[in-house]
Amino acid sequence: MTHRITVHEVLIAVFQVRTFTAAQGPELAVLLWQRAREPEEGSWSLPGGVLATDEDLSTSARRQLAEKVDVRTVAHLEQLSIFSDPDRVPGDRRIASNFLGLVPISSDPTLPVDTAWHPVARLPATSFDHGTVVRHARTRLVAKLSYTNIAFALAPVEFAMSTLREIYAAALGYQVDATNLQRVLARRKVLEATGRTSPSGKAGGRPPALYRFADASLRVTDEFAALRPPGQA
Amino acid sequence: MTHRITVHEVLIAVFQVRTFTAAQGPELAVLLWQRAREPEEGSWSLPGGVLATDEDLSTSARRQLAEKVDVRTVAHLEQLSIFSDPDRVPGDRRIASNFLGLVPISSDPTLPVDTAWHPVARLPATSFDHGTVVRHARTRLVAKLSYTNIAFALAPVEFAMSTLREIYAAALGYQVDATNLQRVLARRKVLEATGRTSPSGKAGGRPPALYRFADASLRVTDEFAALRPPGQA
DNA sequence: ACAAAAGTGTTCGTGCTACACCCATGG
DNA sequence: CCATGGGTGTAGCACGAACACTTTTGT
Repeated sequence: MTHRITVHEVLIAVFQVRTFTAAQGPELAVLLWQRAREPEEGSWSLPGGVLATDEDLSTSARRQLAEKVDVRTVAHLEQLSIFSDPDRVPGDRRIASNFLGLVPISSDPTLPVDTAWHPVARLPATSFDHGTVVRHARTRLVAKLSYTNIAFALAPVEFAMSTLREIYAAALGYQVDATNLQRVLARRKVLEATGRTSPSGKAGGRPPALYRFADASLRVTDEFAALRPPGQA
Repeated sequence: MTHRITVHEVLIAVFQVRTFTAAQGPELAVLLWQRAREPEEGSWSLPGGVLATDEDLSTSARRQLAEKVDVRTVAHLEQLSIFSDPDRVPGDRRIASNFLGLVPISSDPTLPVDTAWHPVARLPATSFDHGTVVRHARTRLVAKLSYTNIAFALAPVEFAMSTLREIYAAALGYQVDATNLQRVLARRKVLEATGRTSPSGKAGGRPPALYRFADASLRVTDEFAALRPPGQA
């Protein structure tokens, strides 16, 4: 155990809201690729790989991700925690920096043959600790949906509130009310009305107004739950 | 630049609420040591050092910290972000995992001669990017004070609300109302009354009731600011 | 006209702040 | 008995959840 090598790797949990079964409606999905060789042949892994000498973590994440998906479709990428257990993988010691990546519902990038989207609620057998990493990333995403504008990276450029409601419901894992969603996001100035409407669907119904996100980068919108600075009641 | 070595280091921002000038009252302080040799001789650095082969990050943080302060006084230690810019320090590439450590106001550990507490509001010249690291850790601490019980690691075992108020005010950087502080923390079941009181001070006054924190480890107390799961209004 | 989908309004509860007022002690 | 500090009560506001009601479209 003495002259063991330590390498630093990056693992990216890329999420997108996708429809798998028409009955169930859209679900949160994660991008995985299937290992063709040992170790853990056949199991599903997160995109990622070893950090190069002269790149920082997010540069590396983008480079590794490019092998599996067109990175231009990744609307948001941020570093989460680190998995540093010396025995988390066999062989050389690998310290993993875990990233969260988000792809808007409107894009459908072409994938390599070994790569596919999987619903996070029904993960296949995953490699090493990657299942834990995915669940952790999902937990962080759910939390951030409640106090940031992070949904901008899951939504199309313009959208009806009913679409946004479906996106939130899929990502959170429970139903949300489109009315209240609209009001919460409007109050925080996360959402803007475009002033335009979309044609109504085949079953009729009032044509929905179109909205867009005010910002295209992460913003904390509810900084202090309690103990605010004086005068900011 | 090709055969450059990459090492992984740990940096710990240890905070404590301390009184420097009687006029100003208690302030948030950070533990720093002064470099005796190049590079950056004379500047002040965070405790830390290179990760060993068979330890995980928090084990390493504890080990590095032991060189500067009695680790038994560190009531809370957690990993924050990572600083991975290839050129953040000269020489070998160093990836830094940034930790937050907290020491209760009631302990006053003995320190090596090169080590001292500095008010975060008046930092001396710091080494490399350590000033940025300190400010980042402070920002995280402030945020966590508003939605977790993290103050347990800054407070004594038992305390009057006025003491806790001073601790929060010092850590947050602005005044808080002891009455409301008590109510917010009580509602969240963060605080418990001991049922006992402390003798009143030299100027008289009603003797304060003593409280303690219900938990001695980090707990999130305000998970969803908005978009709660249905039925949890 | 009617169904379907979107949008508006209203009620209710809760959490937080601010501040006035009451209580217990030492000198 | 009064200054000092601690504790309690209360009013007001802002936010969010739930849900009924109205509006706008297609058939």
